Amino acid sequence: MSDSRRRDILDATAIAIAERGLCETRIADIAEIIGVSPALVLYYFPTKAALLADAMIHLDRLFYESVSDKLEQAPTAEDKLMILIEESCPGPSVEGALPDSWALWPATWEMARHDPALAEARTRLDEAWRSQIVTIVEDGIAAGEFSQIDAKDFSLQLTAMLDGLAMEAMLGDPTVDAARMSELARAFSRRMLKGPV
Amino acid sequence: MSDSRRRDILDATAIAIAERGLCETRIADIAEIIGVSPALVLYYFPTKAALLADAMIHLDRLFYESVSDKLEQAPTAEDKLMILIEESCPGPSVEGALPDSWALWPATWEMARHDPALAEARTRLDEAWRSQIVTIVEDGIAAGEFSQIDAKDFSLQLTAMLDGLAMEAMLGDPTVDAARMSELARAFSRRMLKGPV
DNA sequence: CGGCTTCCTGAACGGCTGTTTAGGATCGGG
DNA sequence: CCCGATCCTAAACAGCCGTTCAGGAAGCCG
Repeated sequence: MSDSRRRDILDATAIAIAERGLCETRIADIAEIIGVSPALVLYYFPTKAALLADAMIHLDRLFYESVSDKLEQAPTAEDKLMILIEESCPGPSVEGALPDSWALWPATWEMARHDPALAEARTRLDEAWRSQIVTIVEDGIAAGEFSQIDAKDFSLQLTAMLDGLAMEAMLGDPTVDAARMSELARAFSRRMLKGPV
Repeated sequence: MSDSRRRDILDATAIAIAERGLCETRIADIAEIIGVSPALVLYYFPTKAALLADAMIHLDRLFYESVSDKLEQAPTAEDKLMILIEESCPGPSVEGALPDSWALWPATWEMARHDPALAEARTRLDEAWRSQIVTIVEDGIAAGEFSQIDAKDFSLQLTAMLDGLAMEAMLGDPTVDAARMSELARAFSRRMLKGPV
């Protein structure tokens, strides 16, 4: 079982879902993206549903790791938070490249409603994500950068807001693009972290 | 074209999607819920995709109208806002009954990515929803209940946060149930509306 | 070299499901 | 009563697509 080929398939699946949509993605589409036969896809994954679920988690993990790396290089808690927000905003979508992980979120949520394994994997990643925020905020409080708020509450509020804003930006809501999304999330953070307790 | 039968089908479609998921919902499932033949469903709707899209908008509109009614009966802006938040939290899901509109949101978002008409309908409803919030907040500011914040920004932040929290609650995230969701949204609103500008 | 494993494919299978069609029932109005 | 419109169904159609299977190429190891 070549591990790189396996990753190829996961990448291709993410691309296919992003471009064609969850329901319209066929195994043949995935195979075509990397130029192999449909049978090979089922050689690496037991079933289509399992592949789809794995691909979503795969893309999420890539995103999580990429952002985690960037966070380490930021000096202050505030810098880290700004990077985290900026990275959460959707960039321009490029045909054939790995999509923003946003593009797969509705599909992930929809599938997770009936796939307990996927739901649990998603929850685990989400918790890791939020705990990053908690750490940043608590460090910021300790350093005197932020006021003493409940970091856990804030992390839940911020991630929820980012999710919601990203959906609107993704769907082309004329009042919410990536810039506005970033602005709103930053304004929220400022208000929560800088104001009087 | 009996209008009530049409509504029956839309209701049944919403139920089917909520229970079986977007991709797994077949026309036969929808027909079975109301005890008619699959052919009849296609007598009222030109195609399956059109039916699915209509059903999502249908449920959204029901939700919007139901909440709008309840809002009218609340005296103060703060009361209205609390009702709006409370109604946004998912209730216990009942087999066979109309689902919370949350249950269809991931499906709606997923479909809207490739269905411009659905995307536009969704945006329109979302704007109506947010403009309700803007009105409430501006009334509250005028009445001296709230501090003078940007109502439009707040409406975007609050709806996004509610969307995001609802997703986590819906997926059974152990740290976010309906009660916690309500608490977090209320805490956010209090902080934004009651603090110093 | 010979055989085993790994990676891969073409082709067939099998079932499912959206959609169409032809026609039956029911009912209201002329 | 008769006719048309409305509402509805059974059955067939048509094509698709996930999955399986039998086997081939390519490399590796003894």
